[in-house]
Amino acid sequence: MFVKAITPRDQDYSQWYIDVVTKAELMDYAPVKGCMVIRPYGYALWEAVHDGLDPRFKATGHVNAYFPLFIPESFLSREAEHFQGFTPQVAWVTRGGGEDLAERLAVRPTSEAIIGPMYAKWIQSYRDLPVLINQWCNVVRWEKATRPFIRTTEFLWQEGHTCHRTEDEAEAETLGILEIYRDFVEGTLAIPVLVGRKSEAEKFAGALRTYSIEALMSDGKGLQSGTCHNLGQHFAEVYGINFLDADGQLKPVWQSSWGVSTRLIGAVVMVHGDDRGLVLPPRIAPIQVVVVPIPSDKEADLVASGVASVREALGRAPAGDGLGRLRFKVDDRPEYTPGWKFNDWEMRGVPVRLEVGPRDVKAGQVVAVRRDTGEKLKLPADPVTLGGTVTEILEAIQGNLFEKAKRFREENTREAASLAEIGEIMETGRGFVLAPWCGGDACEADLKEKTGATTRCLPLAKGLSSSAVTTPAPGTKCSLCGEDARYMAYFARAY
RNA sequence: CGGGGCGUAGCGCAGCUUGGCUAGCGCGCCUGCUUUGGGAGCAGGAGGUCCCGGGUUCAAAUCCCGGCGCCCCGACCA
Repeated sequence: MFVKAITPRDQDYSQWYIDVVTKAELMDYAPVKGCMVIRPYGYALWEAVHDGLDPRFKATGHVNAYFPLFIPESFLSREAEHFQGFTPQVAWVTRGGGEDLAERLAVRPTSEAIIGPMYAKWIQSYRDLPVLINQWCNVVRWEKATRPFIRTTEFLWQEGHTCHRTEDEAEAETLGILEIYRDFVEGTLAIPVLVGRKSEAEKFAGALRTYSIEALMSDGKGLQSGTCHNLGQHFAEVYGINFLDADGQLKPVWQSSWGVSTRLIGAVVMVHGDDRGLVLPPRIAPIQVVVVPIPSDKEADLVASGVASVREALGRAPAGDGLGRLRFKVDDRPEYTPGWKFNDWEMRGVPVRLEVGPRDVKAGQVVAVRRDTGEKLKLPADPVTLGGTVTEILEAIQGNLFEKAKRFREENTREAASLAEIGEIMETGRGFVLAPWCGGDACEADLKEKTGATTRCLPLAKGLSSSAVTTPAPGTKCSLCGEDARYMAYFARAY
């Protein structure tokens, strides 16, 4: 056995996940229940998410700002549905400066209620629209059951909050951001996602419509990986975000809000990881290539010159993701043996390992090992071509990880015509189930009760170019209750 | 909020049933030497409020009572 410390997935998936995120040093448990320390290697992944999304937001006209952590209770309670939806999870501050506060303050579970009143101050005219603001911050939701990255009491995210003149514009913004999420998650994190609309029961508290990207983890459970809400005018009405339109009428703005969180890191772990540990897609890997010298007392100079040459070649190579130079590390720590380093870097998910030993230097080669396939390649140690060759391998790994995940999702997406059939699937292989649905709350709740599956999304008929959802052929019956079906829906057990 | 598990060295654990010897083991850590192509070896060494508070007892890691904390699984939520 190699990485003994990691529990195999088929033995205990949860334990495997915990082992990976702790042993690979992505996180550590903090003294407060449900809170975690995001360690440097894990934080680097979050930085990669930031560095991937932030330029995309800015390229589409968004700007960053920062709103306060504390929200007065009276602000949060103004939108009733929103307040009710979040109250059970809110942490309250009741004392400050040694005195009881006149009004208790919510530690933000999301920021609609503090941003709305500010927008009301700032927006007067249709000429002030659209407002396209995003913030990168932390939020707190007092969860009963937590799980590193997937659901923690405090987590990091970005939340965009926009205001628009028309409903169409707000809808276009919502779908436009969902496309940015899809593009980033699929292209950079190599995680295939379903795009769709949430059911009424699953939508954001206070929203008109919620859209999401949904990913499938390797244990067959779904994970909501990003959400975009068309808030309609509800919040504008309660917070008084009105503008004077060109026609002289005072109107509430149309709003959207959207976010992705550190949960994405959990998704990367559970989509790509294997029994040896983490497997990182090259485009987000903090270290894309690790160079492991094979020391030799007798031929130390030979190895040193080989490593120096590789270091030089990699230093000039591009990262392959348009984000600058190749990110590589030479692990020349003398206290560990090569074998130990091989296992350690595999556990940490580094996409490519290069081995440089006396035999290689003599043969004018470098041994490259792919993390995704375990394949060993002998590359010419030509300083002119080596960097480019490595970059090509990284891109091949990126593509392979996405294809592999997509194949897994396709193999684990089934159609079903009855509740019993869905139940059967949930008890065996799990995965996504696509089935016709009437759209009724009652049979959605019944499904959850009997099978543990929830509505993940109603797939969009024309992708992200339109908000129309897929409808079944006329006459199709709901797979759950037998009434006329109005939608096609993806169901799954979810995190 | 229900069910389960756990708290003893940095990490993982044994010891507890049936109270008693200087509280042990593995990994890690420090020093030295030899090593290094898939988790190296030898020698020496450092490291402990046994989760907290009470109780029983000549004597408590161990028994009793109370508390705290964390993890996992469910139900609820990103």
